Amino acid sequence: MVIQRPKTIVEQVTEVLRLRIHERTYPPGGRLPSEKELAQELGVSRTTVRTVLAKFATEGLIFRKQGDGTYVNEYVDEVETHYGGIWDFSRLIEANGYRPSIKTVSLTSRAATPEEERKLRISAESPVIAMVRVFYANQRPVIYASNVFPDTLIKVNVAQLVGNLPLHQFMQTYCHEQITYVVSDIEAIIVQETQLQTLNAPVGTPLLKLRDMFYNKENIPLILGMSHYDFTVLRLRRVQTWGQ
Amino acid sequence: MVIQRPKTIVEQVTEVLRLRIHERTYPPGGRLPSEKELAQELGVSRTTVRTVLAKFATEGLIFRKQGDGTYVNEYVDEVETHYGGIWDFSRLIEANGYRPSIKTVSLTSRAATPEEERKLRISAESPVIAMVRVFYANQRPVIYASNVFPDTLIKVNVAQLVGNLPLHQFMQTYCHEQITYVVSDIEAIIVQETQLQTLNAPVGTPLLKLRDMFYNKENIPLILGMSHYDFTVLRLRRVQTWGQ
DNA sequence: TAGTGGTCTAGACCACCCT
DNA sequence: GGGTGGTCTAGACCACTAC
Repeated sequence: MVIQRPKTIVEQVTEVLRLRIHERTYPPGGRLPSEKELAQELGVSRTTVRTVLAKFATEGLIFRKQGDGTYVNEYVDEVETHYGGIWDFSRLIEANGYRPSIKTVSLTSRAATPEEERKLRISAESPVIAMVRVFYANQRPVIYASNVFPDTLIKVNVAQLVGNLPLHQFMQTYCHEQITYVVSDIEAIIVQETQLQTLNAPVGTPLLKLRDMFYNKENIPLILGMSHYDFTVLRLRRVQTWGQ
Repeated sequence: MVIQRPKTIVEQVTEVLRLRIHERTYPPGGRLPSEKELAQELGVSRTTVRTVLAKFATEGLIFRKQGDGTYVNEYVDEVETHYGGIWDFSRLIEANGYRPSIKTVSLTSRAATPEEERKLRISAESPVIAMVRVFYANQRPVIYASNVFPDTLIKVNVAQLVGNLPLHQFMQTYCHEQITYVVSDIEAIIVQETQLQTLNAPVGTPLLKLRDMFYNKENIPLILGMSHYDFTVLRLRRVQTWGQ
């Protein structure tokens, strides 16, 4: 049971304009109609239009020139790779131009390790659900992902759990929890013999390693995540804007 | 000659509130005054206050609960590590709790390589300035950074260039250019013998590698960057918020 | 029910770019 | 001078939470 909210005006405008940019109605390097025109055409206030455009600007999707106009980034395709964030792996794989698929390696209940107890702020030896999955890009394994979360969050029968959902959807469906923010530490590792199987990468290959903490709106730690990431196939890209 | 603009109201409110959070006037986990109260106290509109709070919320600095209030993130210290972004290395080192220093290894003019020509969109064999620097955290080398940019950008005598400025300040001072966004690809490498000296890391150690493209407001590529990053000392952390 | 944050509007004024 | 984006305001109405 996923809660449905009616879409806000800002969300609707976001969708419309993102589509127009994506489908070249406003071509790369081209100019958008003025904020005033967009507001009139869509029947919303200029402020609402500006909210959406500001978001696009921080994504690097558009450029705004005072006294001139708003332009689509010439290199939209480059920038769009960044969509969905690095923790929604399916969307990331899609954004890189591949067809994503997920294989659930294991999904079991076990006692928490001391580190897990501390980071998830749960009591000693509480049961946790441990989920290990491998993400494929066009059949090729590219991400190994391990996620651990407190058993108490689960609102359904454990046997019903299926690992082929994106994490935020997984949490919504089975735990009625909404992931609102994620803190990720990025590291590098070298493939050891013991990990040989996971990504079909030869021993000695460097991989990216992400350590994630997922929180809900109340700042409660939901999930502890760890993943290995083959950057030779997927780009781990970060777009940052300066000033505002 | 750095252009000075008067600070906007939003910028001033941002400074005031960030300071109050940082200095525990509003303690971690504590509640901020309501938006209305803040607006009245600071003599600005509620909209302005909301602009600032929205920015803090995306940084994970605060939490906003509808019908309840706005709370400082209990783990502010964790989140503040993220400040300044991964491309302002001095600020990053500071945010990790170390004293930053910079050593300029070389700063020379030379012909561009084919890759540099393509990425910087300059004509064949145009001269470029190549700057190699090492960043230290409390005397310990932690980042090796190489930056290349077209010779034509430089507005001063090349002999005057000094490499101990943060990149955006460097570009402002010597090129009168403003970096507005950066696209970084994150990869992993293994220290080879030829790189042995740079970060005092033994051969075989995994390091993070960042490939950056810096752009100005007009979407002109300014700088091509490449850096090696010792994540055992500095955390490369990413905070991401979902929805809005 | 009172107070909070969430959404949206209409409009003022400014800085800037173009011609 | 006319049009564009940048900044800021005052206020309406809604959704939600705590009491």
